[in-house]
Amino acid sequence: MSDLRTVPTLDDVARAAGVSTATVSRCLNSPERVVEQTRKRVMAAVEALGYTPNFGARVMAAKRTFTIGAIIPTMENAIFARGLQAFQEELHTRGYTLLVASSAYQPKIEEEQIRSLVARGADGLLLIGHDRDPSVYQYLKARSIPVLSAWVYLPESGQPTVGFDNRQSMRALAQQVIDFGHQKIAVISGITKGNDRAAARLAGLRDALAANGLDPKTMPVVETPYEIENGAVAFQTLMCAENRPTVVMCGNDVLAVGALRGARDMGLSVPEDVSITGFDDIELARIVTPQITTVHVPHREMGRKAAIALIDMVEKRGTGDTIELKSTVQLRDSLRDLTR
Amino acid sequence: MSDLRTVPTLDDVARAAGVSTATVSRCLNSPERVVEQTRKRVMAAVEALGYTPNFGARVMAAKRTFTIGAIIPTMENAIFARGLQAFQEELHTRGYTLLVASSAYQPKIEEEQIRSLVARGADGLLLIGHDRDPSVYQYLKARSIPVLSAWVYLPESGQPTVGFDNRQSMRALAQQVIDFGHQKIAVISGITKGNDRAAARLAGLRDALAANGLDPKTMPVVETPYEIENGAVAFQTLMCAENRPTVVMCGNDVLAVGALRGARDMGLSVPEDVSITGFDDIELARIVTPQITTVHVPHREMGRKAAIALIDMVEKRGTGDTIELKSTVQLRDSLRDLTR
DNA sequence: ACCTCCAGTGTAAGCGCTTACATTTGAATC
DNA sequence: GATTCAAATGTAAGCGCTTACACTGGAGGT
Repeated sequence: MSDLRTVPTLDDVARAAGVSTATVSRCLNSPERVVEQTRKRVMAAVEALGYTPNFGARVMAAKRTFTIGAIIPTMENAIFARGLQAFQEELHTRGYTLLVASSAYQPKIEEEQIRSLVARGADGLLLIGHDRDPSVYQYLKARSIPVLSAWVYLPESGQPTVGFDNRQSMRALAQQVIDFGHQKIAVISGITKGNDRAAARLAGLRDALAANGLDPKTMPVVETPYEIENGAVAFQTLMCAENRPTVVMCGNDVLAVGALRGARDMGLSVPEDVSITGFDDIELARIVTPQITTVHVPHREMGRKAAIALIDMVEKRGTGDTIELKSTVQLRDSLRDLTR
Repeated sequence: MSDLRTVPTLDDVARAAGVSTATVSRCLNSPERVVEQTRKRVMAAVEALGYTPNFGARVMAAKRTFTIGAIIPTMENAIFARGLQAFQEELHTRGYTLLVASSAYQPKIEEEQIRSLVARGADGLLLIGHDRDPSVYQYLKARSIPVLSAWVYLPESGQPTVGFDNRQSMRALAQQVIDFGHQKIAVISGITKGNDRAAARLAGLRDALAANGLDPKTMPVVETPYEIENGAVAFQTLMCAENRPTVVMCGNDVLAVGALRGARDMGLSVPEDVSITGFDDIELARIVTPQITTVHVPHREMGRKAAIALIDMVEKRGTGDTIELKSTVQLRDSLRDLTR
């Protein structure tokens, strides 16, 4: 029958085991420094009282929290889920805990979340992308909190990043599309403001056009938040314009799936009437009919490597590497080869 | 030029503003108790120093953290995403922060996460389902941490739950299936052990069969983790048995989408050759072709109500309501009406 | 027998904050 | 001008933990 009114503290355990608080603390944090017999006694008391260390107190007294914070733009679609899961798994095997918050793609909320996680003692932070107010990085630097930007590869930024080159990747896909004989390309992009991934992908698209003697300026572009519904709407907008495109390239798979639905709603068949491409290669891309041509991104590997790199930074084993992952064009049914 | 080597504390702010630490604290926590002029001076100092309260210290000194913890089985698929997003939004408008952890459907990890969140001072906890070791509830009770179980409605459990009746919901869907003339029903269920939602859904299925003079014992069932790939495999297993079912009912939409893919791979068309049903009505169900007949669950509403109920428990020390939400059968193309 | 040394343990000083209680201030009242 | 009293602010005691440092006793060296 334990006391229901109060939570046991280190003191209680110490008293119950007949040792000092220091010994109890050592049993918990560096067991090898306590002789077996004592340790057993202490552990028994811990067990008997159902003691759990108070995290706040621990953070205050020590410095480390073995907590990593991650802030992702959204939990609602699967873009970040897989990578984050891998990130979490790797952290877990290394004894760290992951705290996740989502910013709903809003810089203000993201800053709030950053402060919140830092205040909670996060040893390090994983952020998505790199495009944010410099004051954020200053703030983090002043507190010497290591930050790693993922989902992007920006060696020139001077900050550690783990990811792939969004611009090059999209350019490669666009090159493939052009090689297939497409000249009239329309684009459904994510909101580029405050989202360097979306911006880079759009830039890559323009690169490809320019490199092939096409005028990027004439390319129709709709920017819209990453949501299926928006993809459908944007698609219809683009297809209703004069001079219909032969292919609609989307900033990510979610938009592409939306475009696909837009096509279905308009009674257009893909890829016979119009081709559609995506980006990310989330599960969705292989589930829909037709399956979507997209850029495959090694999400799990990115998550794992991000975890390793960030822990290295936290534990001072490195200043933070910049790691590039390779993406690959994933050809599937939604893209038609017009040359055949 | 600020000192990069040390993080400003309440003391620093107090000194900079020429007041005591108590006044600074009051400015931050109950501004109305400080006269305007002083408050301005303090806030200016806070701004100038870039001060952020140390969360650990705050937790220790006060009791409240305005943090709610949630542990979900997985982040990898969308089942919980929407509800959780709504949960988070509602918390945010009420001044609470959400900390999310995932348990990978493993009770051991879930317990670990619970302890971790409690140690971090979570004022309340949201858990998915209700089926877990009693010691967990004891632990939480001993610390008077309110817990709310969501995604289930269990008035008889004596614990607050916010959700729908999984058993009844599935039974209703099965009734519809039977009314459409299906007699040979096969099932792809989630792992029922340690997952009361999956178990209840399966039970609801059996209820419906029994109520219609069908023998639940002869119903083929495959249990498999909630993943698309598994759905495909399970589907093929079921369809290769003798006495093919006319309908494969799945424990959730993810499995149903997998089954759909399984059918495609086998060259079967849905619903002509075989019908498929899901559960949850996540976005996925409407994206695939054919769209999946499923049970619609008001995820966002559930999330919102869960937030409100949990905060009530935290603030009012009330015992917590049990709230039932209504699910509805959502007929779509993947289910064939054999009577016509 | 004496000294060293060290593994094992205890003592106690904070970590940065909130808040009960004490003190000061100044406007209002007599 | 003296008195009263509420509002504004200050003082200081913890919250539960880690860890530098102090202490103890026994093994090993001389």
